[in-house]
Amino acid sequence: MNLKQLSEHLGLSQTTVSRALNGYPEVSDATRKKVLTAARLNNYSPNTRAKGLATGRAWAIGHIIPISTKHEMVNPIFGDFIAGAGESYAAAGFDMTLRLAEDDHIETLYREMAAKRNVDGILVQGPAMDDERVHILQDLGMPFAVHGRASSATTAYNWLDVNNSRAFERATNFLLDLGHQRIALINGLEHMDFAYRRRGGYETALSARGLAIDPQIMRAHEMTERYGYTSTRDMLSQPNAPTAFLVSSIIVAIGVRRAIEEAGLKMGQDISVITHDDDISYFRNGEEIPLFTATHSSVREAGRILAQILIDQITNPTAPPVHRLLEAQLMVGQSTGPAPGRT
Amino acid sequence: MNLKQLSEHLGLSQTTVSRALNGYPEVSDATRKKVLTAARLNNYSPNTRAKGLATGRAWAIGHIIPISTKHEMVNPIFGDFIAGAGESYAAAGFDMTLRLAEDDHIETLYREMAAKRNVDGILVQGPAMDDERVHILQDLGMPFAVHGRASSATTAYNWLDVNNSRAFERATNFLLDLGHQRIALINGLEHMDFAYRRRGGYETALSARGLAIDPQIMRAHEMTERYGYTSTRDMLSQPNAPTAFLVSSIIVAIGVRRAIEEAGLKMGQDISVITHDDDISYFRNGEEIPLFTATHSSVREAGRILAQILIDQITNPTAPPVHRLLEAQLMVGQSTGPAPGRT
DNA sequence: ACAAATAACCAAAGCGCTTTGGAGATTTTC
DNA sequence: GAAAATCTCCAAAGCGCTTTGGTTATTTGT
Repeated sequence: MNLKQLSEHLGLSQTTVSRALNGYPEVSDATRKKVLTAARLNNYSPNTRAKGLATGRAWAIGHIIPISTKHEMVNPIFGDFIAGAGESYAAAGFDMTLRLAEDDHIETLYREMAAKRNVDGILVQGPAMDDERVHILQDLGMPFAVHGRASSATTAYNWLDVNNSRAFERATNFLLDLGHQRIALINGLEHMDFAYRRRGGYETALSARGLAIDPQIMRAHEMTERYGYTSTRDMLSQPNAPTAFLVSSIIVAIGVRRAIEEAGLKMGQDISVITHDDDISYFRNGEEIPLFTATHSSVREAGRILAQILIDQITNPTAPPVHRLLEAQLMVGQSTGPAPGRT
Repeated sequence: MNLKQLSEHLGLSQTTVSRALNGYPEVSDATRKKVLTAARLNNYSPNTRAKGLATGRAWAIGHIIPISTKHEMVNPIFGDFIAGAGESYAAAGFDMTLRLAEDDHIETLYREMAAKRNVDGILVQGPAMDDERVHILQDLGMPFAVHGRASSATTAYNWLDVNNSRAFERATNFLLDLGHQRIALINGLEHMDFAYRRRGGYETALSARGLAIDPQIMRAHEMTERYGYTSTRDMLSQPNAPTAFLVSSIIVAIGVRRAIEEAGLKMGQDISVITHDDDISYFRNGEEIPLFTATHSSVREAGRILAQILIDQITNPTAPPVHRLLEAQLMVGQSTGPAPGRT
């Protein structure tokens, strides 16, 4: 059933039917009611492509997932972030259009999407320090919003981020207060903006207490369980082994925990661990007494908010860019305790 | 730049330019070359909506993510599956359109998507035993493919599944051969088709050796780490505690392992564990010696293949439905060993 | 050398919607 | 009671593409 058929069926013009459905005032209440019920009965929904052609709006937001040939890794937070964003999209009637793209084709793809006009805006995830995507999108005049920040960008744009440096500074201080002096950092890849900022927070806290920054107990890598395991195992076997670990993801923290126990030590007693916790739905940390002491921030909530920011920008293109900095909660769990030999 | 502008720029008709770009033969090689370079130079890509309107094809595949209000859980395999499917879509020039939908709105949404014609087909994930989605889609005449099977469906449709019953039967036999007599099952929700089949395999293997099926050591629940932990902890404290665990997901297995170690036992010695392993990219089990003995099957590969099946179906609608049953590999890792007291 | 076939191009219709620019009919204003 | 304003509706253009049904040259067949 299309508009033409529906309007013939009703004995009205397409104009009137269209206006009735879209809530324009030039239609009597009686007619509108008739049109609406007829539409429902006949299961009519306007053809998206025709509507898009006519209005110049795609009613879709693009998410481009970078897929490097080197490490074909899917971000564990991807699903939850998408779920959050999807909630906002669904509420506003937008679809989410996903594309995979190899790292070096992203610019081409952005330009292509802009030319094809099949999305009204783009949501950028996982920005690197010197991320070029921000520049490209600004250049193309395509509305966009970033989950995280790209430090290299000079002009304003929409973003939402967790206060990563503050979170890791607080976590480090928490460990220092417990008497830990050798605190290891198991970070994400440090060309990523969030990881860079986290290291910053860690270093700030150490420096503030006059402690040296020791590259021997600092790692940066893609955040897998195995990475947590191997790097912790290695560091624990060093002569001057750390008594605490600051970890960038709960996935990695699971590996850290495995190495600790395999070494015959007890997490929360012999070794303390604080991890960042994105509140991944299949790995909740926070029920009852959390397993890990963590800097907690819901990535799903982030998706929800950021998607709304982007929708607002699309709806109202002249509004100034919006920034949103979320503070992570420091939640105490079972994985931290006083440094050994200090009761 | 649109077709009209491009054709004016070239001094050709829109017809000729369109045909040149789409590879029709009614165009001389010289003209075609001219058109193609001009298109590249001017960064021309046809407007998706206009093209779709004219061809009746959306060049997009729909994925509907059910989001129940009860348990707002995002499937951990979601990301990797999407990544696999996305590879096939990208290669064939299709976009992926995601929508979230609450359980009881799925039918409405399917009908709406069919009416709006903004997807050419739908990929169904996580079918339940009596999944209604298959019926609805068959009813709507919308091409679709299912990851898994819906046992209730009577007529043929496209699906790809892992041989779950065979996998769990083999895994159970493997444990039995090691001398284990008390084997616990930590399954997914058993109204889900895959979980039902896995239990079938487990029970078949036990029955074949004349062993009783004991509900005391069988659990079914949403597959979180916490679920693995609590159910294992409970079962280990039972009088006649199991010596082996058969687990439905590596996420759950991590929780199982936590409970085992917390009880002061050693996985692979005191207690054996076999888990199903979907080869999730951030939690690889298989490097060097796998942590867990596992029934292994790549969900990313599954996404890749199934997406291709759906594309084929869309391209060639009269072809008969395709079924594909993948066998899981039984990979031996560190988590299994002979039953205690049996060297 | 002439009809038939082929090559290379084009004008215009059509996909299903929104929106502009009216046109009657009814109500309000003075 | 005539002019103005307000309602309620409609015909037709336009969004950017594909495709049908030509037309005009150029080759081919005999």
